[in-house]
Amino acid sequence: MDPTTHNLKSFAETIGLSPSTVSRVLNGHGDRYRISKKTQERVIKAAEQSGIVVNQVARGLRLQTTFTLGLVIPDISNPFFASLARQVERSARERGYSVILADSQESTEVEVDSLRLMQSRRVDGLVIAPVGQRYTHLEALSKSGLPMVLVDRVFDQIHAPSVCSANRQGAIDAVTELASQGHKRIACIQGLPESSANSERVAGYLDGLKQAGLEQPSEYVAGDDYLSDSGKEAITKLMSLKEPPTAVLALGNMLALGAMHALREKGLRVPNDLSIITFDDQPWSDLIDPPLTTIAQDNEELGDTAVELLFKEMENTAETPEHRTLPTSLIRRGSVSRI
Amino acid sequence: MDPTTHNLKSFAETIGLSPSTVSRVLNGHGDRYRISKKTQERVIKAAEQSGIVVNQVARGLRLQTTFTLGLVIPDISNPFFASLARQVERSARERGYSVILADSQESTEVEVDSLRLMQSRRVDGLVIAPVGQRYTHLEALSKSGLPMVLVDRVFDQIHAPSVCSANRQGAIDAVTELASQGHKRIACIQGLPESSANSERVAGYLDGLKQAGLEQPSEYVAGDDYLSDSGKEAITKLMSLKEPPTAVLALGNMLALGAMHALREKGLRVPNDLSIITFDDQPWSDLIDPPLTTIAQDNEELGDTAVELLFKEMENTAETPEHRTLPTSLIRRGSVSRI
DNA sequence: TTGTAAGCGTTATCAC
DNA sequence: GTGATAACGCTTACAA
Repeated sequence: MDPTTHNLKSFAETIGLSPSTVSRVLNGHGDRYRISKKTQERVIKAAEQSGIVVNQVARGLRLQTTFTLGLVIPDISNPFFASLARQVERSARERGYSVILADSQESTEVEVDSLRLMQSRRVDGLVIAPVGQRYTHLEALSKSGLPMVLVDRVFDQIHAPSVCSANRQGAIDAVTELASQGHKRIACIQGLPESSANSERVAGYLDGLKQAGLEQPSEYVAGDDYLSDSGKEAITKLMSLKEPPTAVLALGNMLALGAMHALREKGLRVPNDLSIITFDDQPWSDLIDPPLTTIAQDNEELGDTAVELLFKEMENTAETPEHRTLPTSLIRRGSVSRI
Repeated sequence: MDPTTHNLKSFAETIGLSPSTVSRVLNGHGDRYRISKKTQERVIKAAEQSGIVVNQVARGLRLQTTFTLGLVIPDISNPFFASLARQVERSARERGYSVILADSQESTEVEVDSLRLMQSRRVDGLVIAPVGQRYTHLEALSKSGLPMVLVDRVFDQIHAPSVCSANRQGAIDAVTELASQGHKRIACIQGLPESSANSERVAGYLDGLKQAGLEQPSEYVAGDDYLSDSGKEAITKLMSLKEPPTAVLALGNMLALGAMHALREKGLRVPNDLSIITFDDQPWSDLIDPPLTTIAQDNEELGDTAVELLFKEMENTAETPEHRTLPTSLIRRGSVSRI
């Protein structure tokens, strides 16, 4: 516990060896340098007893490698990003890496700041779920040679690997499901119009309608962001149309919740008066009333894949960036009725 | 963008100054060292143009201070810890600190590992929400002199500052509310029996009953952990008693959700057939059916306070540790009926 | 007002 | 098989 013992040099002294030898053993290079088994054992045992904790910042300086990943996300209190973070931390840890967390608070300015910070901390790689409105800073960053991977909100313009869900196909599946239950008037409550995930979903919604041979009045797309209030407003607007929809696709779970809340206030029931399918499955999705039919993203796989692609990038900078798309799945529960 | 420009020395060379001068200016020590205004401006401007990012790991080694905090929590995908993390990151950032995140996955072993990791990374301080079953490692850690603060799950045995909610009083408030609505048979669905937060809440539940002059059969406390399945099982057990409760206090929101789900399957309605109050308010608490009456913790304040206490500890190691308790608040919504 | 040089704790290279 | 030494990039006491 004596802090002076907490460095290689003094520890090596107390056991009568040179720092080099101790370093080699502790890093598993004992055999490569042909250190005797006896010495190796002695070092290992003494290290455990003394509780020495080698200084990773000195190590990082010397090795020019910090074994640290940067994680930049718009809002850690959003369950989607929280489970992403959990998975990223977990797979990073499995590979011996730590993660520095930055919450950009849905602000591009903070994002820019955070990225600069990550650079100054000399992270070995970066997992970024961009705010999604500007991307020139990301372009510059990718050119700087620091390995990075984009998650969820993706920009084609950026030369970096990326992972996201099959947002377009997911929306198609939702609309198809609704149509197969006899719905003809299907509306859509969207999230942040600028973000790539949202645009893909809206595109899929339109595709789905077309495939089902349905028409879509332009007022059938409502909403401006991912917050529940936006869902309330949108549904209110939709239900007051002369031809109100019989089904709605919500592009985020808070939107669905907000919509359901507003419907209840009007005395309308889900799914009897209106059917709902929403993007993003949550632990509480099947616990509420009615249990929600959802388009689930594979959050865990998203995090895993991000780290996997990042490590590929870190090992081998030459390759052309890989863009991976993860399938979504339709989970049928109780919020859709047959018409 | 040339990486060789990305260090003080070479940058200083290109602008024809010594590293020392540049360092002093960049760290705001320009005036103290009486560097001419002209030189200072020149350095600042050139730094911005070149996009130089000073190496914080070298800086950390030299200064023996990394401007980094460690955050260790049991499960980042739990919304309670997620908002804690968000707030910790935010206040740390405001003070110029970064945070390294570790998710202990509700495992004491992983927690021990993570703490060792944090030490090796030479964090300046530690915010820990312990798993809560063992604490000897925390005791040792606090003796090592590394500043730390405990959040949510607290141990009296540990000589470190701490913050948590007034769990006991919160439970009393809940029971009092229920009793004031005429309920006499009030049960409790608990979480992890070992953890301090849970014990406090159970104690408060008993206090509340006593204050209301109510008796409590021992079968009225059910449940083993914070997961929704546990809530289902517990409510099933409770409702099959010869004298089933008319109201229930759930000690976590997943427990309440699980319970409500099971009730619905049995054809029982909340709050008509059973009233529910639950700990932890969530964004969706007032959006579901019925809107949940909750005992809310002030998650943001919890995070802020943790960082505040940690910085106090970092500045002034001598002081006796401060234990702070944050008030909870009862949010009345629709899950409690008058009897 | 600015520069020089030592040292923070490691590890790779070279020497023995 | 093991040890001495230089270097990673920065800051600060001391020198000029």
